[in-house]
Amino acid sequence: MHSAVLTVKPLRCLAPIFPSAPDPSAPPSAQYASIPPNGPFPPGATPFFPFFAANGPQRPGQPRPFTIPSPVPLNSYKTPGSAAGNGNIGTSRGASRGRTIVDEDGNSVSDGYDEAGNEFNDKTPVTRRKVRSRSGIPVSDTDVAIDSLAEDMLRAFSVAEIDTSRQANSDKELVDRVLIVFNLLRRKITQIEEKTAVPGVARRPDLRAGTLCMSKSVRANTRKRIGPVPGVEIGDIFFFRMELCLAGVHAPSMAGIDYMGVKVAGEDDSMAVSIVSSGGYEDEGDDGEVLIYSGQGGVQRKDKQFSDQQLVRGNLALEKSLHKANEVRVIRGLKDFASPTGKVYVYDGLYKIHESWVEKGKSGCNIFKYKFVRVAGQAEAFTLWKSIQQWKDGVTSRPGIILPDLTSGAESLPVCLVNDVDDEKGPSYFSYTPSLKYTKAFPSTKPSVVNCNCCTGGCQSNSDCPCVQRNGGQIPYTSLGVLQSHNTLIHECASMCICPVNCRNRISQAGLKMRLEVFKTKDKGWGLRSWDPIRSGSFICEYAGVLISENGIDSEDNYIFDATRTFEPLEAQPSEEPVKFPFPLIISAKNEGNVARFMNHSCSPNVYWQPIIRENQDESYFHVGFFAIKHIPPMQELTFDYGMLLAGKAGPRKKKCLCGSLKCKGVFY
DNA sequence: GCTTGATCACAAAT
DNA sequence: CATTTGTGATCAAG
Repeated sequence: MHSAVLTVKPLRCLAPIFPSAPDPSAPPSAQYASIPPNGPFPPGATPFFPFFAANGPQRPGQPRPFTIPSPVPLNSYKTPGSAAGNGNIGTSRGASRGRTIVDEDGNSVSDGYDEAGNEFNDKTPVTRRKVRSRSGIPVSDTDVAIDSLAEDMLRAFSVAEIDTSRQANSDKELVDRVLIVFNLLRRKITQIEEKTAVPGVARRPDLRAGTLCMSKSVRANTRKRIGPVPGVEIGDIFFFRMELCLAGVHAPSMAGIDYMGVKVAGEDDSMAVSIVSSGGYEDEGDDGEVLIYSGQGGVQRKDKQFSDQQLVRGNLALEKSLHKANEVRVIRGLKDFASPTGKVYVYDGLYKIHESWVEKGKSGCNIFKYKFVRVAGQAEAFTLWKSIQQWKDGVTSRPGIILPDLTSGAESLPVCLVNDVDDEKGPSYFSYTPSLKYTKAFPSTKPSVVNCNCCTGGCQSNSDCPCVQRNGGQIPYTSLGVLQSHNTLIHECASMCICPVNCRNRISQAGLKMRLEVFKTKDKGWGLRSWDPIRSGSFICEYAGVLISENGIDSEDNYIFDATRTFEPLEAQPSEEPVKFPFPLIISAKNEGNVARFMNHSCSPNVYWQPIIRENQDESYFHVGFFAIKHIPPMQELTFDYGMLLAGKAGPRKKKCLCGSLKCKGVFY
């Protein structure tokens, strides 16, 4: 396939290039004390955050060790007013020229990079965003902040490196990257808009982030095509229509039918390329292999009156595709049980239209119906969802199940143990503990902070709550438990806070939110995966276990989490800061641990970790929280990067890495 | 308390 | 540049 050629060249320069390569033989420096500017850290790394000074504004005082043009930290905007001017970085900040966020003409913008490909050029039309109609929100600090944010993120992403052919025919790396940018932008916009929320006015950060990505050419597979989309696999999940649009799976941002105009013998003709089945049109009876899809139209905009559907546009294209018998991509929109109103879109592969007919709808008007039948021999997707639902409901039991709940009730949800590969009966013995244990040998740190006694109903952003203030005035999570942006350190509420356990600022303390299973992998021993779909940024679990010192590392211990290792900046993360722990934390989960001990290493992981601190007046505890890097479909193994052990440091024995990634380093510890 | 419906602000392709 | 396509957040009502 043509994309295979493109895949060969790993494009990625997500972090600024090092002026001179870091010297791996440099003597290992003391952790968390002082890091030489050219120390053994990945490009863009900043020194460890001095956790004892955690209360004040963090960013401004920090040294910036590299002089290369670097992206502004994501969370560097502090107040909307100063946002536009937070750049001592670079001289051509868009905001200062008043560049608009939304352009009228996407094409002119998509060419808005210079040949060298490192900066946006100035051809972009300059107009302030139109006054937000009727909402009563003036063109505000919010807009300025978002504007500036977008610039920063897009620059950090080196979007300009992507040439047009790669844009037209993409690959997994680009698709992933585009979606990650979209989601980071979207979450960040949500956070910014939270500050100016007007009751009763629905905000659409998804649309706003989508428009930004579209206009800045942060998108993949722009060439419309029949059949598979490179970089998008069957079973991949999406949480917004905009994501389908940006990935090139389904172009219309709203309409359910995407089609192509084609010329046949000089005649205009059309054919359908993809549909989104959202259940919005009365019925869709299906058994997983067949889908009955209703045509579009027949509903009046304003008065919601029904009328007969017409055989035009999408409906016509479907009719033509029935006769052409071409493959049509099907995306199934399902209810997302993790979110009260949300939806998940599952890419269910290729179908063909076998029949069409007209039915009378409830209103008595004609509705077109199309029978879609799944092309045989494709990987399981929607049917897997159905099976999982049955396992959950107890209708059928999970094949290969060894134990229904290996936590023995220690978690809020059961975690089953499964082996459908061989006859090993389970991992070696350990005792299950849901959280990290501190002992006298590793006392808490002494932050002397003020606990909240204000938030009996749970803490709120933009309040004077001291716990929220420690996070820069905003709760670091969304209401769904999704991390809003990459943080240096998450300050959670702790035992002395008055807020309840379900406080939004206690996400890592609320227990598992998704059904996980520990399963036997083909060649990597036991692993961890989820029955539920996972939104990018979601909290998954913490790393439980027992704190140990560096001297206490047993080379036979394969269940070590070591925050003192170095970690590469995340794939496709625009943050200049790789995850760093402000504390020399090493955990062993050999004898005691939770589900996290089963997470295998990968050089292109789908999970990453963030330090979390739970602070009380006179004690505070660090924890390690695991979050999804991208959306993770059900049953896809959860993996994180174990990090690089510095030369001369004690650690477990080196092992051959089997992650199979293009960027595989070959070994891990 | 939890689901359902009404309302509203919006984007892309054509 | 207007039309065609629902979506997704929010809040009130059931």
